[in-house]
Amino acid sequence: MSQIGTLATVARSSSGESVLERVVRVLEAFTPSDRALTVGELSRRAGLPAATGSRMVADMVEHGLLARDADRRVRVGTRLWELASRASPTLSLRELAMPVLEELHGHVGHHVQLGVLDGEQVLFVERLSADQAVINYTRIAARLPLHASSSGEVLLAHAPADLQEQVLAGPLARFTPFTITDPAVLRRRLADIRRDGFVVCCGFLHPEATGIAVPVRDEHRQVAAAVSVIVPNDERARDHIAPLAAAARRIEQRLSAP
Amino acid sequence: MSQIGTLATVARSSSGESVLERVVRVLEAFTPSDRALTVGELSRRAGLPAATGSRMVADMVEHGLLARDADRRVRVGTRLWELASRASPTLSLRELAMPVLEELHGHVGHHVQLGVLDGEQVLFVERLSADQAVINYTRIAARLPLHASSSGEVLLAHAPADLQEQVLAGPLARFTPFTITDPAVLRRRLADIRRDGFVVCCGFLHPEATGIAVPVRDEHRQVAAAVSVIVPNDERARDHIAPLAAAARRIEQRLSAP
DNA sequence: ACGGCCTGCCCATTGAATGGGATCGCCGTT
DNA sequence: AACGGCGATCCCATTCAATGGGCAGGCCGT
Repeated sequence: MSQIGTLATVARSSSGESVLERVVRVLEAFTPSDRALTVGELSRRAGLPAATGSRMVADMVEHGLLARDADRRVRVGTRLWELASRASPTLSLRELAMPVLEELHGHVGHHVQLGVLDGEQVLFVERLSADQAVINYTRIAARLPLHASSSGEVLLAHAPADLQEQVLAGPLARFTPFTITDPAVLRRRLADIRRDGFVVCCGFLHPEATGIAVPVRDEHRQVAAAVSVIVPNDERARDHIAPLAAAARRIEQRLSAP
Repeated sequence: MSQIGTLATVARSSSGESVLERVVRVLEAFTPSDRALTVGELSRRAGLPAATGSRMVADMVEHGLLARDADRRVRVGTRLWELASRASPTLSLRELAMPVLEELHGHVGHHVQLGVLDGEQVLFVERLSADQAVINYTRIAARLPLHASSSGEVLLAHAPADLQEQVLAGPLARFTPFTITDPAVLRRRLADIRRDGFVVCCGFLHPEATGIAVPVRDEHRQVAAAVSVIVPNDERARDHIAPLAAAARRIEQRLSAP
């Protein structure tokens, strides 16, 4: 009697997950260091059966969300970026801010970043880097925690009260000996930021880097983004506050203009 | 006898379309001029029944692909951009090229663009604009036809043979009296580009704008992108070729370096 | 108060998506 | 050359997630 392959009807079909969930998981499987993946590796990372992964990749390639390399490996497609960028309010903010950021960058000669609040993190939408400057630990489309980055603190200071409480309540991860992990201290800093209109974060994320950030307000005076500069610790942070504030004001003008 | 609502079992469920198709159509419904849409309008544009549209929007919002405005209208979410940008090979090219583009931009003082080949069009991944310069008719994430833009001609000249034939065969849309619509002329220009390493397009898209473009090659000497400058017609185009070529070479160095 | 419009929920219905297994092709090793 | 391992795709019976009319509640301008 043939036993193998006849062991009752095994559970087939259905996954208990929406297609969207899986599409997002597939996209999340790619990272800056793993930009090209085989279908197998991709399926593994996304937690999908090989057959399902294969089919999903084929579909996503057909719709331009993924692209196949010459060596059959898979990458994220440019069409996805196009769809995401074309009508994104955040990206149009970026585009408006660009000329100002360029000028600021030419002036200060260090990393210049534009970040927005997304969930419980800062998401950097633009970054003009200075080759010779302090270590690079952010990229475009990278995220940083709100309590340990200058942009993050600025955005948190002007965020809805419930988000502030949530962050203050949750554990505050430590990155260096200087990272602020005491909620009470953070709360005081946030009040200071609202009063002063800027913040200086010395070695919170990386012991040798200082971040300085100011808020950018939209036409309704709501804080929509933060501009920041990353400088080595030995540089006088105070000198950069005025140019930063001036840049923020120029971006605000361009936001209101058209 | 109640007639209404009893007229036999109406066809329900199923659409004959994959979820992905619809997700893409929803995203396509947004344009730079319509960045926020009501659920109703969105459903209409994407060709979806109201109920289905409502549910899809809810799902997509939950996964961060869309975001809801304060006034209940819908926008594209930043998370989508993040997923698209984080691991995109094209975007990392952009990031590498940025410092060079910045410098070039400061030097020439006109629109500077970085475009890649995508399907049968150029897709612009970066654009540094000059406020006072000629009319803006491209944006980031915008597309232009291959035969009528300087970047397009450069990319087409180095594209696979079958794509070249396809474009040469298809109708060549006319935008100005100067647009090249004769396949034979275009074919000759492509050969010239391969020989010269640059192209000048005078008034092909807009009667008063001239585009100048050069190719950027990756580590395998394959053309991966095109850098272009847009100048007013009365400016001497020739003067910009050398700086452009120099910029392209510097980008190529940075592509091969790490 | 009324009509138009937008929105989201309900729920019977069903076809699109599923995943185990078989197949095919490509390596490097025996 | 034959083998074994691996990765990718195909096949197809199975089934549940997605579907879309209908309906009700909310909002606005008239």
